[in-house]
Amino acid sequence: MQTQQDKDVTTIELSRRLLEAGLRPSVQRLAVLGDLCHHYDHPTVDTIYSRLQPQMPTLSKTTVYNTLRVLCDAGLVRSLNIEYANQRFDGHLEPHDHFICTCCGRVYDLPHNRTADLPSFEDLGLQVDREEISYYGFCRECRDKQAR
Amino acid sequence: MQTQQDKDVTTIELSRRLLEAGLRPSVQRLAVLGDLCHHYDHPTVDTIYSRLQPQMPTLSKTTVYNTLRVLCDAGLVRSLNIEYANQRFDGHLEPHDHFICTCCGRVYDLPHNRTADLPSFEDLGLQVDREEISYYGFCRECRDKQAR
DNA sequence: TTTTAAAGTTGTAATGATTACAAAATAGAG
DNA sequence: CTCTATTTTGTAATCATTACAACTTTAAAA
Repeated sequence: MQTQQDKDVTTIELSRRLLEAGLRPSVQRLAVLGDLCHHYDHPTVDTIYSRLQPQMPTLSKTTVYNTLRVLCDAGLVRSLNIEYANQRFDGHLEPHDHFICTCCGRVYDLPHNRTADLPSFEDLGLQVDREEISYYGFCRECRDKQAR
Repeated sequence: MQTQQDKDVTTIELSRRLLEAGLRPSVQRLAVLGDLCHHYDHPTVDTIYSRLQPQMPTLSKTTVYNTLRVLCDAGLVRSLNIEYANQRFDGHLEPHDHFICTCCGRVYDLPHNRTADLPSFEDLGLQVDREEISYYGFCRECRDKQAR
């Protein structure tokens, strides 16, 4: 999942993406979107805020919330629903699945696997826009820790 | 998904399930577990509380929270992570997937579809216990409403 | 370049879900 | 019946999120 492009994405490129989505590339939006593109840890609002705040002392947490909503609505970012955790965000849009460690809460990216034999949604009157696949279990670190 | 057994499950049977899980079959636990077995609406804590409270005037919302945690831990119930919504619960344990209407928030059950070509989790050091597949889109009612 | 209006940001206060905690009630073991 | 562990209850605290109104910035018009 982790592509060289995403990690090395420039401000120019981020700016282009925002403009293309009809959003003014403000310093704050560039910072939040940049943070999500440069990290692969599916951060919470708090994590993003904590990472950005030192460089932007006037940044408000409300802005982080607002910006994330705007970015989600624009499709530049997606939000994840993870059991027993607050909302998390992902700035990497190539289709991929997630593995969530139920022990430490870390989220790992996995290559996307389409489901076999999709149910006939149309028969049920359901229009599917998006499929989300998540796996839950223990990551290596947590297994090792438990073994001791 | 909706099986006759689940809908018609008796108190005796619920009691048996609780005991088997090592839990005392208290009135409250029977009520919460029963509510989840008798409904297919993936209710929130509030919904469960509102349905039970009239018949059990002394019921506390804290008890509903506590009981749901206990039931989840015991594997008698599962909790769902649904975007832009608070925690929801499902008392039907046969493997199945979910369709979430992004318009009205309703949750529909779908037959379970295993993913094709599972990634080699072992290579990644990940021990998978559970797979969760959710589809997001518009349900028929919301599509009809929008069409007008 | 100045003016102006819209867009964006900020901080504070409110909300709402969830949890902590301690007291009261209950149930099973002896 | 008594005792002790378990369960329930209500209140208060916490934590994430949203509402809102004031302030700032931006871009475009004059």
